[in-house]
Amino acid sequence: MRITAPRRAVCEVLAVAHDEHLTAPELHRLAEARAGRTIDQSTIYRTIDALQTSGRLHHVHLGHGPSVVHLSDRTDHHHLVCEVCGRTVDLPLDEFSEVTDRIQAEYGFIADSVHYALVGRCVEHGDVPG
Amino acid sequence: MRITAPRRAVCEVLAVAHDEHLTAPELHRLAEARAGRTIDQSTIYRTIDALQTSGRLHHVHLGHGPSVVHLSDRTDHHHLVCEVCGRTVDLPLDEFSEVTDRIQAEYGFIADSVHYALVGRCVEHGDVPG
DNA sequence: CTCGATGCAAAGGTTTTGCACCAGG
DNA sequence: CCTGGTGCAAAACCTTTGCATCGAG
Repeated sequence: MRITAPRRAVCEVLAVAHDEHLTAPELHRLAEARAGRTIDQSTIYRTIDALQTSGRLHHVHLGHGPSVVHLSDRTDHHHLVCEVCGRTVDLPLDEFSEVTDRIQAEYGFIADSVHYALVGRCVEHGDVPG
Repeated sequence: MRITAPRRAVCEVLAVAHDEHLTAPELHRLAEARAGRTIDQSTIYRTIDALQTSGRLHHVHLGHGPSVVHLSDRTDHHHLVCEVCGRTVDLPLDEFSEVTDRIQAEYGFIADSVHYALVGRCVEHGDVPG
């Protein structure tokens, strides 16, 4: 895998923002800002793809909007995303394993619960109808 | 709510395919076939919206692709969707309520687990890596 | 007749792709 | 060098919207 300016910028952004879950367009903007030059969007998507293929990056579907990515060393949690404010709460794996284990036993279905967020409403927006 | 040809076709398709979870483009094609005429895509989306507002229809996010809709009398289940073959398995509500209840108790987060599918791999594709 | 629904066209936002050129190893 | 990465442009895809027209009630 060749080291190029766009890729370096993408990786630096990912390293710095390791707590954030970034969408591809966000990553695009930040990478351009860090590189001090324009980077084509297709390069961003191809870089994300390459990093995912080599296992360094994961993407998570948060429900509505576009998917987000984060480095693979931070996949030890589930995501709860509030559909009202968009805030994401991380959730330890074992909160979920009980159900996913049972679902696997009963249905043979292996839930990829790290890859897909649990959507709902957070404490502040729980009383909002609809 | 006025009864028009496009709306009648959409409702008939939904009634006939009550077991299926249809995407908007699928619903569009089927409604046109049933009506024997063209229907604009915007009419499909506006009809879906109207049916949802009046509570007759629900939509579910299946992870990757576009969201799917089904009649509201069939919302008493969760969805497990296989990311390999795309097949959807229905799951009784109580298989999940245990976790969602605990998550609500501990985090105050009300999971909208009916609205969003649990993605993973079904029995036939459980051994596929990646 | 009146207001709501429709068709048409266009745009929005995310993601993918074809192709020629450039540069990292 | 030579392969793979890049930029550019365009398109695919799903969805939304503005506006004039049509038709259900």
